[in-house]
Amino acid sequence: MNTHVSVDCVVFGFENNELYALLVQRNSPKPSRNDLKLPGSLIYQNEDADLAAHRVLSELTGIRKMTLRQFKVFTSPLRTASEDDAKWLEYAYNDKIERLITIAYLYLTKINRKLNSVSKYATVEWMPVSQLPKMPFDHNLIVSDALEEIRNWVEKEPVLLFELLPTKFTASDLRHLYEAIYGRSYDVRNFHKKMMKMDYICPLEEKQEHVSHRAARFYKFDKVKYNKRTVGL
Amino acid sequence: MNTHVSVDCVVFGFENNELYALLVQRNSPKPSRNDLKLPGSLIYQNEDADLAAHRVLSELTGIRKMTLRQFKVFTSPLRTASEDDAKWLEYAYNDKIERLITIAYLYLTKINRKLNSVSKYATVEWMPVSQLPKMPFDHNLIVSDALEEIRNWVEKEPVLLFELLPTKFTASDLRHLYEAIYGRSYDVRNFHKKMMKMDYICPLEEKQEHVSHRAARFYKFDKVKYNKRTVGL
DNA sequence: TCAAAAGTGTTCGATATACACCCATGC
DNA sequence: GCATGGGTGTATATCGAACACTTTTGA
Repeated sequence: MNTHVSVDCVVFGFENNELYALLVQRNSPKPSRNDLKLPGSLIYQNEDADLAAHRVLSELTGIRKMTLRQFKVFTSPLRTASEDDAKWLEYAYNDKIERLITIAYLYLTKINRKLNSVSKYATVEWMPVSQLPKMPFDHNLIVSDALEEIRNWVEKEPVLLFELLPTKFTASDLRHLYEAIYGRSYDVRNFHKKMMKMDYICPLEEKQEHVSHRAARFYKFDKVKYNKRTVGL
Repeated sequence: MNTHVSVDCVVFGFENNELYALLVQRNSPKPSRNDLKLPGSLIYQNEDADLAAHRVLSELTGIRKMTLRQFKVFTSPLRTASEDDAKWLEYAYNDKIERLITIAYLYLTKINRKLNSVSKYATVEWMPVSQLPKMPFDHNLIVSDALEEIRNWVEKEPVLLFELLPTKFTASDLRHLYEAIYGRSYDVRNFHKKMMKMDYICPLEEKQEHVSHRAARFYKFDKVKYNKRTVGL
């Protein structure tokens, strides 16, 4: 059997109190706005899946060192059943692909980090996860599963939250990020207390400017203090 | 490239206050005790990985309905690099397998449930996870990762703990199970309180007999009460 | 002076931890 | 009667949840 293995990467960013996913437009004989999908690639002969996912994202973003998480494999024989998708596979890989399983990866990054200017894709864009288009294969399902996985991941490694926020952020930025990830709201006062217990979040003197309300204090994430914290076990 | 995809199943049981893994002996031209490995199989053409894992375990145990968890994919190009392993693959599948990636599954079951009398394996045996032999491919690594995964799984679905215990069990059985899974010890009194808060654990009138110390009470797991419990969110 | 968001403390219940002694049984 | 493991309660610290008003700023 002619089985192929790919990686697909769900990249989340955070802006306007909302999570965004990074989508690319697949090249195709007749490109259309309906061709947005997750960035991905077949795995090369001598690389493992982690490396393939790194390669895909390095090409896209220029970033070399990044923390990725493999979170699920999608193996349904029907996932390439749609005629459009089968045709596109044949076009893109110039090969008859009977069966394609994919290993899904999760990556969190600042949304305004600049992306590589050249890439193999016609378009690269951030879309709010609440308004994703219908995507090829099972990519919509992959994003849903990623949204569940993100909670497991940040619970183990809260540093990841700060990959999503700008270097300087306010308490309400962080709170809204928690709210987006956990799909619930947090009481402002209780959230402040919770935040103050994370002593790797350092208040700055700097505050917002030109806002039409009381200016919020900025905070920064202190990696050194974070690494020194004793992980509760 | 000729990539093959398999599933490998880590089956844990619990006995003598210790976790055991179910290993099979691979058939080979010259069988030896060193051929113990995880039960597994290539994925068939029209099945997805979940189904393949079910198939492997049904053949082995006769069980039809079971809860499995896909937990990680192993894709290193070097995982089949050992000469022995490469030879065995060729022998077992009668085909040249250049590259083999495997999807690992986790399953928890009672250790004394009787297994299918016929299977494709010469030997099927439970081994304490603390004394596993060196296994082919990366199967030792897969078991280690499974031991981490088990905690994530039972935290979401504590019912799984009772898949590992006999129908009637004592408080200290359950405590030792927690200790084996979490690799720490629990204070006896505090553990009792914790256990009493799980109201789906029901005390029975029955007690141990013929033990040379005070007889322990038996408890049973009540599935109905378990399903009724409101999951804290 | 108004609108809009920032910032701040106390109380309560639930949960986890620490800790020591008597009980039942078989030998 | 003694060795072995079973069974039990209290006190303390920590954590999360509920809850309302004042402050700052630009428009």
